[in-house]
Amino acid sequence: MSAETRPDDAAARIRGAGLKVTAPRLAVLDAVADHGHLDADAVHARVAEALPGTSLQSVYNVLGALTDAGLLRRIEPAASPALYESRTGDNHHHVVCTRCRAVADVNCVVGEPPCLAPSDGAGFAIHTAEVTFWGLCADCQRELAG
Amino acid sequence: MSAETRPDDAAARIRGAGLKVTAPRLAVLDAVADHGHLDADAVHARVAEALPGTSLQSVYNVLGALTDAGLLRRIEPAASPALYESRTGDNHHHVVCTRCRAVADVNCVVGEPPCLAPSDGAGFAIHTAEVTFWGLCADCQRELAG
DNA sequence: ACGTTGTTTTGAGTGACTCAAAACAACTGG
DNA sequence: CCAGTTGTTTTGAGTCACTCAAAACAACGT
Repeated sequence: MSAETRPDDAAARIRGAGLKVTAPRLAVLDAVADHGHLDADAVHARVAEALPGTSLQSVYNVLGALTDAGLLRRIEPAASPALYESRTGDNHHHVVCTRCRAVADVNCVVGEPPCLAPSDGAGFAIHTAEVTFWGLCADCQRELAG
Repeated sequence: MSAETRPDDAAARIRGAGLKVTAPRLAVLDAVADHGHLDADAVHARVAEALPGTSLQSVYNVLGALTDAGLLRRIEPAASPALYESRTGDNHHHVVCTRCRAVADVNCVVGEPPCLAPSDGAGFAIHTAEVTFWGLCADCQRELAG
C-alpha cells in the first residue's frame, strides 16, 4: 500500500540521506514500514515478491546502508537474528515474547525520556540506554491458559 | 586465587545444582569468577591454562550447563558474542563501551528494583526488564581526549 | 570395585552474517 | 539526452559463534 501511496516520500528520504534511489532500497523500506521487526530473511522474502531475483546479499547491503543512514533501526534481541524497524529517532524500547519471539514496541518507561539514568555509570560516558522487556505475548498467554 | 581459597564452595554449588563436579566445571566457574564478562573463547583460554587439552566444545557445554543451573549468567550485547558472569540472582544491568567493548556492571536504575515498568506492555505479561547502557569507558574517553 | 548415568571429546554441520571482485545502474555535467 | 563517474547489486567465497551427535570417558551411588 504505502509503496503506492507515498513512493516519493521514501525516495526523498533515501536521497536526503545522500544515497542513490534504487528499486531494492524502496522495496526494503516499504517492506519494513509495513511489518516492523523483520529479520533479513523476512525482508528478503517480502522484497522478492515485488522484485524477484533480488539477492539476499543485496538485502543485507540495503539494510546496512539504510540503518547507517538512520532510515531504519536495527535491534538485536538475545538469541535472535537482527530485526529491523522503521520507527527511528525516538529511542523506544521493545518487548519480546519468550515463547514465540513476537516483538512489540514499548514507549519509554517510568517518567519521560530520557527515562533512564544509571545509578552508577562505572566511569562510562553513557549516551544510550537500551531496554528490552521479556514476557509472554497475549496469544501465548491464551494458548498456555487454554 | 579463589580456586585455592574456596574450592569446596564451588564444588558444593555445582553439586547443589544437581550436577556432577568435574575439573572443567570448577575451572570455568573459577575463570568467570575472577574476570567477569568473558566470552566462550576467553573462558577457554583461561581454562586451558589450568587444564590444558580442554576442548572449546566442553567449555560451551559447561557454560550452558552452569547457566541453566543458575550458577552463571549469560548476557548478549548487540554485535558481541555471548558473555558470562558469575553475579547472578540480582537483575543488575550493564554498560558496554562502544569503542573497546569493555563491559561493566551497573546497579539498578532510577528508584529501586523492580526499577522498570513499561508504560504500555502491549498485552504482554512481562517478567524481566533488561537494560544495556552504551557509552565510552574511562580509558577510551582519555584516549580520545588526549 | 562396579555399573549407571552424566560429561567430555571428536568431528561435522548450521545460521547469520561479512568480505571482495566483477557486472551493472543512478545521478552529474557537458 | 548521452557519456562518465561513482555508488549498487550480484555472485561467490569465507568467517564467526555456535549447535548437534556419536563415541570415549569419568563421577557418584551401592
